[in-house]
Amino acid sequence: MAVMTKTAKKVNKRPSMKDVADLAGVSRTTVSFVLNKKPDSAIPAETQEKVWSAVRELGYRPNAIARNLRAQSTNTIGFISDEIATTPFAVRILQGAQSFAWEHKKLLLTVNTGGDPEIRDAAVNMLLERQVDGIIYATMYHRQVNPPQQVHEVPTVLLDCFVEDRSLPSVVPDELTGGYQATKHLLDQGHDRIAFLCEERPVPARIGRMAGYKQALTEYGKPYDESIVVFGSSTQSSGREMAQQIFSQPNHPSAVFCYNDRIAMGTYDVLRDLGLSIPNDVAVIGFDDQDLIAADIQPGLTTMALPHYEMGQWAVSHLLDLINQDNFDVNNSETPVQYALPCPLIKRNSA
Amino acid sequence: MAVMTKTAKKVNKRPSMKDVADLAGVSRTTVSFVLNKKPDSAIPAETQEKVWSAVRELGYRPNAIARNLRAQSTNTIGFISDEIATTPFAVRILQGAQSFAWEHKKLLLTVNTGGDPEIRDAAVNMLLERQVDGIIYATMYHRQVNPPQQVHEVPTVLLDCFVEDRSLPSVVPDELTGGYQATKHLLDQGHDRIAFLCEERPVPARIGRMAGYKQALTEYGKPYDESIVVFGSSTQSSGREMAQQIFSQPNHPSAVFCYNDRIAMGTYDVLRDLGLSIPNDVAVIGFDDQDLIAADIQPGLTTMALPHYEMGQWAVSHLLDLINQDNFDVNNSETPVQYALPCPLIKRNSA
DNA sequence: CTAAATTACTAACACGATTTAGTAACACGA
DNA sequence: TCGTGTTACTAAATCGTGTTAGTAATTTAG
Repeated sequence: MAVMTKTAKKVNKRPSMKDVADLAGVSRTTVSFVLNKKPDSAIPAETQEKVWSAVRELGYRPNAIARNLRAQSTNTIGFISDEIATTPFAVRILQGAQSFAWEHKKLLLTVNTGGDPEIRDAAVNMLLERQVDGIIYATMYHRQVNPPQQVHEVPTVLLDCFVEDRSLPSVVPDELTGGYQATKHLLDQGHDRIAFLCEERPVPARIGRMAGYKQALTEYGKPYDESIVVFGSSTQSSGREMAQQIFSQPNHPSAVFCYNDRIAMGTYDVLRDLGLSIPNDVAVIGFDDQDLIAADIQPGLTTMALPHYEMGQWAVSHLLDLINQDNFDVNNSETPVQYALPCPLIKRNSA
Repeated sequence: MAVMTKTAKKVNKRPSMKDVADLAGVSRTTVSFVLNKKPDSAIPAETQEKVWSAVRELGYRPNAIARNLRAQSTNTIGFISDEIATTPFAVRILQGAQSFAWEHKKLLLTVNTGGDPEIRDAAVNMLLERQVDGIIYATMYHRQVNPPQQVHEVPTVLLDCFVEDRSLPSVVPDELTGGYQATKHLLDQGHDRIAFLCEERPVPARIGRMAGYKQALTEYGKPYDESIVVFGSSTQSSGREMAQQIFSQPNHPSAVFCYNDRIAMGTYDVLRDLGLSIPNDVAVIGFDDQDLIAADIQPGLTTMALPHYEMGQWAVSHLLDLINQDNFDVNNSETPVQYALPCPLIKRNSA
């Protein structure tokens, strides 16, 4: 019986370094030195070749798990995202993070919480158990978050979100400058009165874009006119309602800044129904540069792009910096960097 | 000097099982038994409590890397995706895969190849080095793929794609039935002549949907009329051109099946310009149930949904099955299952 | 009262790498 | 000839678990 168990040992096991060493007729240590090209180990070319040919013959592939255990680092980054809504933004964020991570030979271990705090906490624990080198905590729209306390155990970067006490580094879109530039773009074209179809909830994006709108107006000596600022939700149908309110008046403004591209779409519908041409009768500028909308509608929508890809890249880049300055300290007293990435103007034909 | 290095040992290391054992005054083995609730180990409640309180005091968290090394399994699934285009579909696929994996305590190690074959091959290698239990190979639109040979080393499932020789299990949308049901839906409403605005490249989706279109026509005894089938690319602007061709004629059909929702959007534009109402003058049906389009345009677009979320779920589910039937064998001769998931009809107001 | 069974543990190996410390063999200079 | 340095390696410890085999102490059965 005992013999049985011995012989019943799995046959097709993947080869280990030991197998390579045996085949090459050297020690495991030597194999390790050769594979890792240890600089001061002085292994003659002949021996190296023996090792490499054994590697090839066996189809040997190093076991990263064993290596990670020994090295006490996994080259893995935990990526936690909410993703309450299915936004195309998510893909850009992930792509940015992925591509940067890949270039630095890191992989992403991803979890969606679906907005569930229980999953969120469990996810952080799971990632820590798996010894991730760091964590990216991402949201799909700009907002405040409350990640579990444990994230402080490893370097962590917030992506498209922030914590109230600023105790974690964060990267978000520069909504204020975005709102400012959108408005300025319209003002520069000589528009005097610029309507603003705005999100009604006081989310960070709305606060920033509104502040930018006001700042531009002030800079150009124009008044903030409440009668041409309307609030609603960020949907196409709400956009239709808001646009209706503004543009069914005889004395309507000649330009409109839409809080986002979906509202802009609704605005397009209304303007078309009213027989107003874009941009001749009314100039329209959006926000988000939303895929499948902005570039495809007629005329192409001029809009401010959200730097999702870039935020993904920045987050991983900054995280790797934190990981590398291995004096990572829980009690570091400096305020972590809070970065706001610019939203570039995408000029198309609507303004 | 030697003393220095000894004392300079990292202080804030995470506690290991050894630390818990020391604090609780028991052996490491006992701790392991308690934590894993070994059924036949007979540890009295008192001792268990000692262990648990030591765990709490130290904030001990098991090291999954060590565990995985020992267990020879990582509870990790590699998820490789192309993602040439930024489609919202990607999110649904990932969500489906993630949620199912999470429910089964698996995590996803994700890589985007961006369509680069070099990255694709490197990614597979990297995942195999990390000892993933299995691989999901996903594309963001239905097509044929050529993954590297190495994927055969672990259980692998293809998602939204397939290989020519059917040597890997695969899940894709049932395009044929989708095209059939879309057409049938229009026929059932009494439409006699149904235009088809179709993708021009012979991709699997086009082949399937076209076959379904023809099948429905045949079933209802209607001829396939080449004059009302137009080909173009799958964009809104191409949709406009195709729709123009069909609906600027005086004797135009009363219904149109659009290959996808973007083409349907272009069709909406044309019908509006021609003063034709949807669905009274022309019934429109799309395909894809694309977020931010289908539900938002006016009137809401009736369309066939692509089962992205479900494909994600199915892929992981099937992969776990393959992993669990541990008689996984490279030389298994049965043809792996090729599954086609139905595309449900989403009834809105355009048809 | 003794043998067997049960209880409550622990020592030690294994997983597959990396790395430190060391050794044997040889060359070279003084 | 001795000591030193270099070359070409290797033994053994280590990372943090899971698990098998075993043992000492106590309880139970006969």
